[in-house]
Amino acid sequence: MADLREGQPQEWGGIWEALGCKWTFHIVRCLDHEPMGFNQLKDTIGGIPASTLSTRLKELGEQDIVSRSVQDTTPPSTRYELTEKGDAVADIISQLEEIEERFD
Amino acid sequence: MADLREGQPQEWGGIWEALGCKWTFHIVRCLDHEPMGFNQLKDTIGGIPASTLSTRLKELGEQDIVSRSVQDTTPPSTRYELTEKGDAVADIISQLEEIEERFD
DNA sequence: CCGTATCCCCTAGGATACTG
DNA sequence: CAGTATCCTAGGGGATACGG
Repeated sequence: MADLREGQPQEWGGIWEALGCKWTFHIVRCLDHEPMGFNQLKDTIGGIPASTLSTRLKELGEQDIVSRSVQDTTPPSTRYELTEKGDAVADIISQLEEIEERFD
Repeated sequence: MADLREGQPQEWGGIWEALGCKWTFHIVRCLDHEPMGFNQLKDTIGGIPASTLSTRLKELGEQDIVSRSVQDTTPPSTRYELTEKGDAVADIISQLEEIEERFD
């Protein structure tokens, strides 16, 4: 691989940058169990500031890993859930955790 | 902060923190092709400062993802290569890249 | 209930320079 | 060839406070 810049389209950014952020994999793991709203997500994860959650969620949305839909119910609520791509990412996160256990 | 489910004490740190760093996956990818020395790695990746490479390599060593061995040759050289665990991680990185291509 | 707006602090990233 | 030592700064993490 003489040329990393040309042959490899894989640049820093995208999934990589998102996954590296401190809370990201917690978010994906939570949503892997079931879709949920903002505060529910916040409480389930525990310890994450709302501002940070907001930012991460936006990033994950841009990466098409998480989708956001507003329910017109009473009370009105928002629902975040994994996209098809998000499911694939969640699967990989699981594999990574298996690795840590296996070599523990 | 209620626990979402028992049996998954995955905390921030470890593999996660390491993989999130900007150059880490480049390093793993390079070593996945073949073991190599410090400067060779530096040149192959391109753009990474020696100080940063040094830091990343140390972290990857602590995570048992990369091993370091000194060859008593002339000139003396160092060789970095993936451990068994490192191979597993490299495999996952490939899968992540496949995902990005698939949903591109 | 669902967020965004600020502000502060801290540290990883990077350039540069220097040793074994 | 194989690194370590410094110094600098940009931006992410987090608390707090406030709007839809």
